[in-house]
Amino acid sequence: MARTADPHRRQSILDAAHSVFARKGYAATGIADVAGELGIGHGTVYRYFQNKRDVAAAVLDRALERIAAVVTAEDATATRSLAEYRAQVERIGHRLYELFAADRALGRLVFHDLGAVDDDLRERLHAAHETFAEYTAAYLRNGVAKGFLRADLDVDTTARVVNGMIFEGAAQVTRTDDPRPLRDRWIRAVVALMFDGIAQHGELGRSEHGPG
Amino acid sequence: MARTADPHRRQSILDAAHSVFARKGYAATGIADVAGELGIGHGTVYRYFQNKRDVAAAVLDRALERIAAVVTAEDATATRSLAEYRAQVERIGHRLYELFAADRALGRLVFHDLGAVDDDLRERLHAAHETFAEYTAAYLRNGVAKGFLRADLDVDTTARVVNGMIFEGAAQVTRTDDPRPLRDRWIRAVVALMFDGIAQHGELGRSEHGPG
Amino acid sequence: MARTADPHRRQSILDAAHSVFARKGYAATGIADVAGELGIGHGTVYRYFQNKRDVAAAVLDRALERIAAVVTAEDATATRSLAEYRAQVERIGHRLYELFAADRALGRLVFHDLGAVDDDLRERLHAAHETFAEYTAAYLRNGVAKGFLRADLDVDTTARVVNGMIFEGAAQVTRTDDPRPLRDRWIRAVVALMFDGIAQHGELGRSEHGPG
Amino acid sequence: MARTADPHRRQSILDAAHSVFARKGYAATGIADVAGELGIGHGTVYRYFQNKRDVAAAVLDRALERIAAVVTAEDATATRSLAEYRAQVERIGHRLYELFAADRALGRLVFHDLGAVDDDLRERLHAAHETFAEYTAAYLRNGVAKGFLRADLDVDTTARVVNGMIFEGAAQVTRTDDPRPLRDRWIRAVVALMFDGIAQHGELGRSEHGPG
DNA sequence: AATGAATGAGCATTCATTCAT
DNA sequence: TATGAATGAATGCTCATTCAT
Repeated sequence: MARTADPHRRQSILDAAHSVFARKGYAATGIADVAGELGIGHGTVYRYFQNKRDVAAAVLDRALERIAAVVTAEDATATRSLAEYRAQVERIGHRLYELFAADRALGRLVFHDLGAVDDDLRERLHAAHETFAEYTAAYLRNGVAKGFLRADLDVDTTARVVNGMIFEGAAQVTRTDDPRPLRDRWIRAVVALMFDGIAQHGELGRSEHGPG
Repeated sequence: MARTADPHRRQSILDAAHSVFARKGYAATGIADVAGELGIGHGTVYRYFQNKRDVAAAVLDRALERIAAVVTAEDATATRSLAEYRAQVERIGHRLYELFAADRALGRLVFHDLGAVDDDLRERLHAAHETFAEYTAAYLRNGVAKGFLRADLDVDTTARVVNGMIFEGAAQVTRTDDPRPLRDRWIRAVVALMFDGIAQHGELGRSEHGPG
Repeated sequence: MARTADPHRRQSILDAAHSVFARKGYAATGIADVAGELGIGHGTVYRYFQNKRDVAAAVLDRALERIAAVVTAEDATATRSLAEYRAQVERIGHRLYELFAADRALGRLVFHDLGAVDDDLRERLHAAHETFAEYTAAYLRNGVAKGFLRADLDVDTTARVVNGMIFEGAAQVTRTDDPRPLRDRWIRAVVALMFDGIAQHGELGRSEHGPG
Repeated sequence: MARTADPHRRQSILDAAHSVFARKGYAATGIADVAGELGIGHGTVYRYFQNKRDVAAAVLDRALERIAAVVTAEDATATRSLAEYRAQVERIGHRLYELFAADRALGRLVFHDLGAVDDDLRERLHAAHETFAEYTAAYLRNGVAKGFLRADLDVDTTARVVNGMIFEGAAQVTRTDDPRPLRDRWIRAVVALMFDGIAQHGELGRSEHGPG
């Protein structure tokens, strides 16, 4: 019954839902609000989606796909030196923050609302995190293989740590009114942390509990 | 009316709400569920809280206070060397992950559910992030002042970046069935990233776009 | 608009509705179900019928006509003896049960679903009962006139009583998986009751409250 | 959650539903109509019943119990002669028609509306028919055993035939404005048919297809 | 203070019906 | 003539909140 015809109509409903969910929150949004945003009858929404949750799921999937498109745009095996990887990280960071800066709703949906809808959507969000972690791990693994990253790097964990920095930045951008300046500072800070470290030159930070 | 007497009863309601909200999600939880968990009449909840949202707010505040207690347990100005700071970061990390590992509900509430309740709670969550960022910034500022951290460190931004790594770790711990092994790897990865860098020794990662 | 052309199409819609109404019940059946059964667009139904209720009315009318065809097939004035009337009752019973056995839907529609649709359809059903009662009364009246039925017979009431036996049998047949054996036993029981009585020969059953 | 406290309230809801269902039909009746009849909030209905269908089921059960109370009031083994049985049939008939005459809704619910709600309720109605048939069969079996009813009586089938006459009468009473006169004529006709037969004395009705 | 029966606002969802194509 | 996309009235049901006991 659903999954009908006109894909343009379906997309426009997702656009409206994306926007209204982000503005009012999933729970506080009625299907009538979404339909009203488009000036269509609310029954029409049910020609394209099973129910309200189904709309949320589709909104989330589309949002995650957009993020994934940025993350997967680069070739993980292409970099041959630390400098190239550094530049790559900067490019990805720029694109990602550009995405979140251009669509403030995106961050609210992905970082807050849609993960709270139900267990299934939370699980999809988690799965997306895993996928993103695997991508970052591929970059790191390439660097280790090529010899420009530490041989003893815990690649899988570090990948998640790096993603944590990135996504916290995206969350910040989402919350900020004028996100551009923050974006640049954030990328610079992340890149500096990753590639230059925080330590003053000549200082020795290795603790007795550090990586053996 | 309300805002009454027995603080022990109030705490037990918060305990129950903490647990049920995390288990079923805020939206899917009824006040009757919370009261049922305690075996009390659901009208009683309204003697201690204005409404359901008020319960959620108190649950969130208490959760954030517990996290803050860990973050603020250390003295930001006490460290005098990179090694001491490194050890301090490890200590804080351990305590934080211990907290999230001991109470899986905590992470679900803070990272997912309660931020989606309404704008006010989202704002409180954001404010807590800010507070935590200021704490971390104080550590970093101390390090710069003492000379064991880079003088050109973007302290405020880096503080948020560091917190991003930490909290992503806490989120992971929340999602994992046996969180202990993950916790140790995570802290090691974060500390290594911060203090040892990811670069192989001798490699040069400074790109042309990097911090001048 | 409507009340149009192709009578074959109209009949096929009634066939489908007859079947689906009986299978799912009137309330649970959508016009789309009826149209789906035929593989036609559901808008098409509205070219042949005013609305859903109109379809039900037509289905009911057709069902009642089919029953009436059996009831009216015999000539009420043709019988000249008790034996002939007895044989006639058996013939009508056989044909009626054959009809309900051949189309299980018929009974469900007439005895259950369509009478509950609205007051008008209930009224039509009632009117049909009246008509059938008048037919049976005609048979009885003929018997009284010819002298082979009791002169003091309450013809109108007895006609309804007889029809009650008959239609309860049809209802039973409708509910039974293998209706043939039931049919024969039923007709035999009805005929025996009418013509032989239930009393043991020689017994006296006339009570003091009986028909004076 | 339902099945709570105050049984008086529960009964009053059933009374209201009984009345409104009969007046407007099950499908056309909203829970709000039932609640409105009582001047209570419609949410209250849901404290006593799971859902609308559950109300209908309880209404039906109560209606059937009331009918059963009449049917089972007599002792099937008490009668020792045809005259006693005849008197007994008259008594049961009177009480039954009294019941349906006193509460016109009863007939509409049992003979029309509630059987069309869903398969389960139809099944309950059918089961009640079976139960009633077994009672009537017990009366007949007693008569055969005592020797005042024909030894070759098909007891089970005849029981259903007899019930068919009775219930068709109840249905008629339900439809009639002034049911008393009809009631008496009906009982007289049924009793005469059962005990006196329709045949004129001296006539011979045994057909060639009749019971051997 | 504690309770839980009662309430009704609020919303998701269905589906008969219309009408542009 | 046939279609099915679009519509929105209608309603079942939930549950936060109140308040009499």
